Formats: sequence, structure tokens, C-alpha cells
Amino acid sequence: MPKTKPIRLDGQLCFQVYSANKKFNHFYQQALKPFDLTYPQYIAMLTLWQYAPLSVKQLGEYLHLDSGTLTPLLKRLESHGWITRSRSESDERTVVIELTDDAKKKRDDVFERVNNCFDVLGLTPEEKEACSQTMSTIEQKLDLYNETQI
Amino acid sequence: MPKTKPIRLDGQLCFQVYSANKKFNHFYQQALKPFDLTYPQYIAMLTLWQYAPLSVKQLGEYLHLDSGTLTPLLKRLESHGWITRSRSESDERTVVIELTDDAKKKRDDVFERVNNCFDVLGLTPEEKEACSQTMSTIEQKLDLYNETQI
DNA sequence: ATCAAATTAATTGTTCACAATTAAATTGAC
DNA sequence: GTCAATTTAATTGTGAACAATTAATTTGAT
Repeated sequence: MPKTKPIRLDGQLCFQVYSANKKFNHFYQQALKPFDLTYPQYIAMLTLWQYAPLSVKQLGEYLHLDSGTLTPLLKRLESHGWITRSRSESDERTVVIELTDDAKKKRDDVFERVNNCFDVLGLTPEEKEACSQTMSTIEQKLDLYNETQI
Repeated sequence: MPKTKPIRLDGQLCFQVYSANKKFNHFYQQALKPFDLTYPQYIAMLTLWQYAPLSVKQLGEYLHLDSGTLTPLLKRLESHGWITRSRSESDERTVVIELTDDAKKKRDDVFERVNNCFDVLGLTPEEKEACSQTMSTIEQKLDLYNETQI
């Protein structure tokens, strides 16, 4: 009486993705510890190092995050001296995020540290490429799916 | 004066993984909505459908989660009628998680719903395999790295 | 010029993850 | 047998993600 059919691959895949992501988080938390940055904060800083100044809205579009997530995260970055938050003069609704001089100074140090840790990971260029490829395939299919579900 | 070197691949990869994981979460949240299960709750139920009864400790070993995460999650599963929690008679420290009859009944329905959604995703067997392969490569490297960092 | 619709952040409430600590029960060394 | 060490859950506190709502400002139709 096979009341317990074997769990199918998608079940395993869902767990693999769940599990790998947690380990990935842990890896970045460790790498970023010297700078008192969390992984999501680092992702936000990456975007700001490239595009600042940005409004909360614009940053949210890059990261697919809303103000419910960003407002507290940005307040933490502000209190740790990474960024400044100020209302735009031309439009009082928008809050403009700018990098502090200190954040600009630390940019290369942070990159170096993260890149070093990443090198220690020992992913070959082929493995990196395969990972990148897989991620974009998954993302693409998930985007399509999510559109159909609206 | 290249004060702004281009952001390297690992930076992109970190964002890809971060982003893909969020979309994956969203996919499962949608698929599981009819059952009032969250993605982490589903992962826990997957394990319990296979191995219950389990202690909190044992479940945590499967999922790499501690009681700080599991206790509140399991209380929610209990309040929604999926599981029961009771102290072991032989060892009053351990809490034994068992499936309710209702949870056993719903098992196949949940699987069917999730598998259907997953089929709609339209991943080819090759893509699934590639994804699975990538995840296990990443996990393996991350495990090694995390060991060296202790 | 006015006022309804929209846009932008902030806030509130729920869930999850993890570190650190606490409380209770069990084990083991003596 | 006693008591220190260990084990197991629960608790506390911080950070994150997301849905829903709120507050303030701006836009646009009339």
C-alpha cells in the first residue's frame, strides 16, 4: 500500500535551494563581519556604490524591495555611518540616499575582503558560470510564472 | 583614475542568488496559499511527512535550524492543526512532534498542488538536473569554507 | 484654482533566521 | 548517591521580507 510515494525531485530541489541559500547567507555574513555589514546591507551598498545618489524608490527598484524593508535597513546603515538620508528639496515625498565619505573610502576594502573570501571558496570559472547560468534560467522561469499568476 | 573598478562577477553572483531565492520563496508562497502553509512550514512538513515522529532536535538536524526558529514555527503548525507537540515520557526534555490525521490526509493534496505548480514552471529535466547539480556544488564548497572558518 | 487620483515613505503586524541566554531534565564522574 | 557537566527547548533580542495601511506631497483633470 504505497500511501507514502517517494518525494519527487521538485521537493528535493526546493530543499536544496532553501538550504544552499542559507549557507550562502552565512558565507557573506562571515565575510562581512569586519565591516559590521549584513548580507542584505551589503547588497544595498553594492547598488549605492554604483548608482548613488538614489531615492528609496529607485533603490527598491534595483533590489525588488519596498519601503517596508528598506526604511529600517537604511536607518541602520545611516546609524552606522554608511549613508545619509534626506528629503529631496524638489519633491518632499522622496528621500535621497547618499554615501558618506567614509563609505566611499571603505568601498575597495570591502570589495577586497569579499573577493578574497570568494576566492577561498575555490569555485572554478566554469562553476561560477554554471551557477550564474542556472540562476538566470530559474529567475526567468519564475518571472514568467509569477506574471501568469497575477 | 579608476576609483570605480567594475564590480566583479562574485558581486553579480551574490545578487543573482539573493534575487533568485526571493523569487523562489514567492513561487512557493503562492503555490502553498490554498493550504495556509508558508515555504519554511512546507519544508518542515516535508520532513515530518517522511520521518515523523521526530523530536525538535532531530527535525532541527534535518533542517539545520535551532529551537529559536523551530519552536515558534511548530507552535504555528500546531495551532493550524498540522501537528501535535508533546513532552516525551522517557525524557522530559525532548518535545515530540507528530502529524495529525488531518495532516496525513492532506499530504497527497499538497504534493499534487506543488507538483502542478512546479510543472507549470516548465523546467526541463535537464534544467532541473543542472539546477540540482549547481546547488550541490555550491553547498559543498560552502560547507568546506565554513569548516575552515571555525 | 480646486480637488480627486497618484506617488512616495513610513508604519504596523506577521513570519522567519540566528545568536545568546535561561530553565529544566538527564548523565556521568567521583 | 551527589553534584557538576551536558543536553534539550524555550526565551529574548536583532535583522530581514512582505502585506496592508497611513500620511504627506504632487499631479492632473476639470
